[in-house]
Amino acid sequence: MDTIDLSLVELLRGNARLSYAELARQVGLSAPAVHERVGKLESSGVIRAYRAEVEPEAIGLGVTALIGIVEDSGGDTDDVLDSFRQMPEIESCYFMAGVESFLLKARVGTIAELEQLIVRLNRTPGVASTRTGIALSTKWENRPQPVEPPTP
Amino acid sequence: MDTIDLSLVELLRGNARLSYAELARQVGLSAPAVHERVGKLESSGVIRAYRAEVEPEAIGLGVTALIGIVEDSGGDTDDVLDSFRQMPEIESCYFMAGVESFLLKARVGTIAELEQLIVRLNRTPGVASTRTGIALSTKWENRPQPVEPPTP
DNA sequence: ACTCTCCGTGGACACGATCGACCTGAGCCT
DNA sequence: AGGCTCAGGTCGATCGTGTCCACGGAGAGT
Repeated sequence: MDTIDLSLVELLRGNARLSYAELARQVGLSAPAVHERVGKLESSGVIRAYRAEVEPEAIGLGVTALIGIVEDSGGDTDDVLDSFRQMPEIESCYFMAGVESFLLKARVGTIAELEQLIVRLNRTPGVASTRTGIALSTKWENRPQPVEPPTP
Repeated sequence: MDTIDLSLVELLRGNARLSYAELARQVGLSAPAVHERVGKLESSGVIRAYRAEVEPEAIGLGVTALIGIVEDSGGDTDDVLDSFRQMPEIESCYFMAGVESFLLKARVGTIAELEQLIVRLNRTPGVASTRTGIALSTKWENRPQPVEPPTP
């Protein structure tokens, strides 16, 4: 993980569809060298996936909610997590410090669907209570921040 | 925005680096046709970007925080937003219903940096108070959910 | 029926991906 | 020092892909 790897990661975070040839030009290496480096970044887990970022409204997911979850004292955290994983509406799941063990980001099409989701969450074994906040608009999301090279 | 467009979006959400040729095979069109469709999806804003999803720890961003912001009654929301936009640590920004006008997701390297960020946020004109929750771990993030074709 | 437009196909050609062979420098053993 | 080994690079060749262009068919409007 040197400076060049960091540049590659940065470039791909900005535009995942850059060709190897273009990446090679940007970092001053040959295309095969870049190919190998990127391959290693992928298989070592530094690069987890390449995703197209889509306007949620365009695919019928106009409602965004952030939901805090308080766990039952008796519940098993892993079981709760598995239940959450089954619900495709839950796009992100953070395990938090504080009273609320989890914070979920969910996207659904309508408020009615959100209601159903919340009901399902409250019924989930291990969940004591939920607290839902509705996002009126997403100003931005997953903006890649510039990574500075490691201080030597 | 028909079924084929939807499939393309779905495929690219799963893997943004698929070649046009591969996409063409998957949806049963020719490569140029796919090329044109994807181009239109991009320029119409349905596809906003292609990003590599990176393990945050690997690029020195081990601390994730979710920060609720209460606005000053006198403040101008757009100015506050502009201030937030200047802070690269803030990866996502949602405008929320409720007492807290914004919910921010921030990533920094260390708790010390988080402290500095919170201080800066509290000093920002228009910000009345902040409430920070620390994510101990990210179970998953930005999982693409399957899109169902529009019910006819 | 004619024509316009939209959306697709097929062909052509330059460019990119990717493989194998070879090169180079660092570190280490003798 | 000399030479081994290995990691990680370049170069060249081959084949697949991106992308431009000319052409064709379906459907709507006149």
